[in-house]
Amino acid sequence: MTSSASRPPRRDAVDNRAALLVAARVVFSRDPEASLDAVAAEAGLTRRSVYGHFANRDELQREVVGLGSRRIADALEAITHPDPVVRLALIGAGIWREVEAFRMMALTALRGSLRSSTTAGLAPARARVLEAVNQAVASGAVRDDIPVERLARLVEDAALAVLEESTRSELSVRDGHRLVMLNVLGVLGLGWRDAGALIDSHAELAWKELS
Amino acid sequence: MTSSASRPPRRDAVDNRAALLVAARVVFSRDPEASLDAVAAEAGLTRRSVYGHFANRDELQREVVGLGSRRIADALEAITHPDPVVRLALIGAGIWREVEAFRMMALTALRGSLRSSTTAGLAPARARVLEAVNQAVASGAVRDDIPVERLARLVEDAALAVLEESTRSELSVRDGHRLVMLNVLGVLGLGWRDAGALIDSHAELAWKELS
DNA sequence: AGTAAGTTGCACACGGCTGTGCAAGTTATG
DNA sequence: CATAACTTGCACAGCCGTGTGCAACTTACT
Repeated sequence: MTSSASRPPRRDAVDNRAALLVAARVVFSRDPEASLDAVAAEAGLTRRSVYGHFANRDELQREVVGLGSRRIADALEAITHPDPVVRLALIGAGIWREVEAFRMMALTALRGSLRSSTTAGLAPARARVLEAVNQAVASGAVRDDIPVERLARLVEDAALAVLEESTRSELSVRDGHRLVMLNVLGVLGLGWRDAGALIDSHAELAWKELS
Repeated sequence: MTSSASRPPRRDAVDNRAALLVAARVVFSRDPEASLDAVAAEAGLTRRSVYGHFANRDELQREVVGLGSRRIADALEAITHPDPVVRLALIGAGIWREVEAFRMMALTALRGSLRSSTTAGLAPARARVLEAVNQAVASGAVRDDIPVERLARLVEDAALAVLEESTRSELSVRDGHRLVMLNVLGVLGLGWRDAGALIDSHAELAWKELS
C-alpha cells in the first residue's frame, strides 16, 4: 500500500499553513472570538482550506497560542542576570518586548478562554519568575510580607497591567519598557526612588533599539 | 383608554425581575456568555418570561452591570479620609469589599465585552481615584515619575490584580483586604515596609468584620 | 507532461442561541 | 370574584458559526 515514502508536503502548502498561523495571531489579537472565515481571509485563503491544515478551530488556536508561549518562554530562558531583582526587571521588560505588538491576543491568551492552552507552555517561564522572586526575597532586597508564590503571580499581573494600559492610552514602546519595570519593582516592594535608581544604574536595563 | 392610573405592577413580577437581576449577576459571574436560558433557570423562571422584563439580552446585561457600577461608585463616594494615600488604600479595600463575592463578573465587566457599559457608571469613581492620586502626588507622598492619569489606571489594575489572584488561589476575605492595599500602595511607589507601617498605623485601614 | 497535492466554491447538516407569536394556564389584587 | 397581570410551553424564523462531502480547478513537483 503506501509503500513507505509518503511524499513530502508541498512548498506552498507549508507557506499557507504558516500564513494561517500568522493571520490567526493577528485576527485573534483583535478579536479572540473571530470566525475562521476572518482568519482565512486575512491569510488570503478560504475558510474551507483551513480544514486542510487544522482539524478544527481549537487545534488552530492552540497552535497559535503554543507558538507564542514558547516564544516567551525562550526569551525568558535567555535572561540570566545574577541579581534576582535586576533579573525580574529584565523579565518584565522581556515580556513587554515580546508581546507588545500582540497585546490583545496576549491578554486573552493569558486571561481569557485560551488560558488553559498557555499554562503548559508557560510553566517553565513561570518557574523562572518564581525562582527569581525566591532569590530576591532571600537576599532581603524585596518584600517578604507576601507568600512568594502569590508575589510571583502579582508580578506577572503587574506586567500585564502595563500591557492593558498600552491598549487604553498611547504608550510608546520605550515608555512601556520603563513602565513595566517600574511597576514590577513597585509590586515587589521597592520604593519608587529606589526602583528608578536601580533601573538607571544598570546598563542592561536601559532601553535598546532593536538591532 | 388607559384612563390615567396605569395599574401598579404586580408584586411577584417585581420580585421576579429582581430575581432575574440577581441570577444574571451570579450566572454571568461564572460565564459572561451564558445563555438567557441559564439565567432564567437560576432565577427559577423560563427563558420566555425574561422577555417580559427585559427587551433583550443586552438590556439585561447593561442593567446588571449598571447596578454593580453604581454600587461601587456609591461605596467609593462614602470614602472621605483627609490623607490621600490612606484614601487610596481605603478605595482599594472598598473595591475589594464590594466586589469580592462577584470577582469573575466584575473582571469581565471591567475588561471584557461589558466594559463599555461600565465606563459611564464608573466615571465618578474613577474621577475620585484620580483626584486622590493627584493630591497624593502633590503632597510628595507617592511617586511622581509616572503621569497621574496613567498612575491612576495602574492603581485600578493593582486592585483588579488582587481580584484575579483571588480567582486563582484561595484568598480569604481578610487577606484580600490587606493585599489589595499593599498592592495599591506598592504601585504608588511606597516601599513595602512603609506601606505595611502605614496600614498598621491607621485604624481605619484595619480589617473589620461585617456588622 | 503527468500525477499527486492542494485549493476553491458550492451545498448541506447541525447546533446553539436570540427574539417573537399565541393560546392556555396561574396568580395577585382591587 | 372578576379581571388584568403575569408566566408557561410550544412553535417558529432567523442568524451565525462549525465541520464535512464532493466535483472542478490550479499548482507544485518528478
